[in-house]
Amino acid sequence: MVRFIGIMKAAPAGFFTSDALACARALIGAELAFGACAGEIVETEAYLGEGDPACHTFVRAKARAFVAENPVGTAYVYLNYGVHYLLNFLTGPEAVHGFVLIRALRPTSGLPIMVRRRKRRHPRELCSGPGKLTAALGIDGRHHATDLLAHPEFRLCLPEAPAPVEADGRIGISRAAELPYRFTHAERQEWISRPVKR
DNA sequence: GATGCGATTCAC
DNA sequence: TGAATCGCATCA
Repeated sequence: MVRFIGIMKAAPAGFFTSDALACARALIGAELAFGACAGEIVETEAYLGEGDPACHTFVRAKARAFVAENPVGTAYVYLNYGVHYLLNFLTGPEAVHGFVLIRALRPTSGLPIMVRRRKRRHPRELCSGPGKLTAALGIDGRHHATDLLAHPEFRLCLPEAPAPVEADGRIGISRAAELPYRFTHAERQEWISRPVKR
């Protein structure tokens, strides 16, 4: 089953050289595909490598090493709570790097596969959270520090026109949670992980 | 070496 | 409301 999203174009080389906030916003409404599974990105978060206490680079030496050793666009896949893999992309020109966390998709293709991987039947339970969507797509630690954009099974297409976006605070963090660095698709609120706080 | 916690999800 | 479960930072 493939649902029409709109006119899409492959993300241009260098897309992730923009800063994390611009990338996170621009990815709303984009199509992300991995293997036979795909979805429309409806929720992202930005983490800034400078001045953002919630960014991994703020406390984790390994994250700083990752930034120093990998080119922009590299996948940063993080295992959190020892349970769930979270998918990020390294962004920004050198020195103003950051990360974009992919937090939710509206599934568009490969739903039977997602249902099997997730052990959930309802479409809204498949990709409505950062740990859920990696499980649904089959992304895990094997993809950490790899160039997913060059992966033959991976595809990222941007909408011809920007999607309507709402910004509010990031989810599940204790530091700098009030910064409006979460972005959601204004017309796809039923597919996101948690309601927008007004 | 021990301890504590985290960008979560699910069952109880 | 709490368990699952692991990497990493922090402190002894």
